[in-house]
Amino acid sequence: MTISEENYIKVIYHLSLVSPKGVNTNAIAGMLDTKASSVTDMMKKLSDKDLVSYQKYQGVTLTEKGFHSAKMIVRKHRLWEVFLVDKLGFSWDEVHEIAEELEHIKSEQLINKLDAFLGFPVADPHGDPIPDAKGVIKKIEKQLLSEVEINAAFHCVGVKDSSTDFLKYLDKQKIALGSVVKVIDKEDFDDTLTVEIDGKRLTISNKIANNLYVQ
Amino acid sequence: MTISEENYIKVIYHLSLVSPKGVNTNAIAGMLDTKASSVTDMMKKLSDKDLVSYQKYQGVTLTEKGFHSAKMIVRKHRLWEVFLVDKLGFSWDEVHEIAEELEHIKSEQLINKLDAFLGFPVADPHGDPIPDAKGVIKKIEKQLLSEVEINAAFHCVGVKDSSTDFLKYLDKQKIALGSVVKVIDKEDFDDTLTVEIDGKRLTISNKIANNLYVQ
DNA sequence: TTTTATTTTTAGTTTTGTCTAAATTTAATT
DNA sequence: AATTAAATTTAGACAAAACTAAAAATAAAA
Repeated sequence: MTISEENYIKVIYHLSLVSPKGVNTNAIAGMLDTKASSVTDMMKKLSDKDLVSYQKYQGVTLTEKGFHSAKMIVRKHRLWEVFLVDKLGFSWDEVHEIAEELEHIKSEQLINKLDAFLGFPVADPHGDPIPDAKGVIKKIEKQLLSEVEINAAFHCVGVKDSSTDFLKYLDKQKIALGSVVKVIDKEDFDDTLTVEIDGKRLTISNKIANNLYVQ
Repeated sequence: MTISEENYIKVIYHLSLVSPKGVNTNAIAGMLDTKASSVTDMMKKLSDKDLVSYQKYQGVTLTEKGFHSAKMIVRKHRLWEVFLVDKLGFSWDEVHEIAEELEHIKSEQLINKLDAFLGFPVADPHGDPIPDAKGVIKKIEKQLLSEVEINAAFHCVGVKDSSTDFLKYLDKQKIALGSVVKVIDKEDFDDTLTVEIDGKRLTISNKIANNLYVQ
C-alpha cells in the first residue's frame, strides 16, 4: 500500500464510524483536502485491491481486509502519539501532525516492539483506544463531563473534539489525561459547571464539558 | 524536499566522502538501484534548487546547502538507529532498513527531542558519528583492529563493513559495541589474530580484523 | 412529476519520478 | 591521432496521483 492509499483507507475508516452504510465521495474529498474526482479514481483502485467495496454513486464501505488495514494504521498512529507524549515530552496538541507521518512506517516488528516499549497502552493521549496487534479494540467506558452526576469523582480519560484550540485551552487550565474531576455545581440556566480539577476550583462552560470524557 | 530528493542527496553525500572531486552518475544510479538517465533528470532538479552543483558529464558535488541537508538526513537516520537498538531492543543488523524510512520524517523538533531522549549520542550502533543539531560531526578516533599493537586493550567502537553477514558474525561471536578487545598474538603468515574479547579467547581472520574499529 | 440543484463520474491534462533507446561526450586503446 | 569503448545525456513514453471541465446520475424542490 502506498501512503496515499493508506490515507484514503484511514479516512474511510473514520467516516464509517459515523455513517456505516456507506461513505460518500465528497466527505472523503473534504477530509483529504482533495477533489471528488480524485476520490473516484482511488476508489476504483482500492476496489480492485479488495480493500473497499464500491458501487458507482452508492458510496463505499471497507471490506474485511480494508477494515483490518485501517485498524493497523490507526494502531500505529496512536502508538506513536503515546511515544511522542510519554517519552519525548510533546504536549497533546502537537503530536497529531507528526504521527500522520510516522503511521506510514512499514515494519510490523517495529510497531509491536514500540507497543511493548510503551507498556501496551490501551488509549492514546486524547483518550482514543489503541487496537492491539490483532486489531482488537478494547472499548473504553466513558461519559461526557456534561452528563455525569454532581459530587462524584471521575478522572479525565479523553476528548471528543481534538482541535488545537480546545487542547490548548486544556493545557492552559492544566487539565490532562488522568486529572481528577468532580462536578461541584451545575447552573440550570446555561449548564455552566463549577468543577474541582486536581483540587482546584474552576468554572467551565457547557461547550467544554461536552467535549471532555471522564470515567 | 521529497523522499526521492532526500535519497539522492544522502547518496551523493556518502559517495562524496570517497570521491570529493565529483560523484559520477553511474555511481549514484548504482546506489539507488535506478538508471543513469533518471539520475541526470534528478541532478537538474537538485541543481535548480541549489542543492548540488552540476555540470554535464563532469559529475556532481553538494553545495553548502545540500551538504547541510545531507547531514541532517544522516543525523536522523543514525539517531533512529540508536533508538531502535537502545530502546526497542533491535539488533544492529536489523535497523538499517527501518531507519531508511524513519529518516524522512520531517519535524525538526521531533529529532531534537529524540536526540535528548537518547542522551545526545555521538555514534550510532555501527560506530558511525551522529551530526549534532547544527551539523557538526565529532570525529571519532579509531583504528582498525588489524592495525593495533599486540597486548594493548581497546574497546570496540564500530564497523567498517556493515553488511548483514558481517554483523551477524559479530552477533554470533558476541562482539558488540563496547566489548573489550586485546590482541594476544598475530600470525605472520596470514595475519590471523588471536584475541581476547570480553575475557574470551578467539581466533579471527585478517578480513574480520580489517572491518572492526577499536579505540 | 417535472424541473432544478447537488453529487458523482468521465474524459482529458499535468506533475513527479521513472524507464528505454538513441545520440552525444569523454576516456581508453591501438 | 584515429578508433573503439564506456559513460552520460537527450528524447520520448509511462504509471501514479492529482487536477479541471463537462457529462451523467441522484436527490430535492416546485
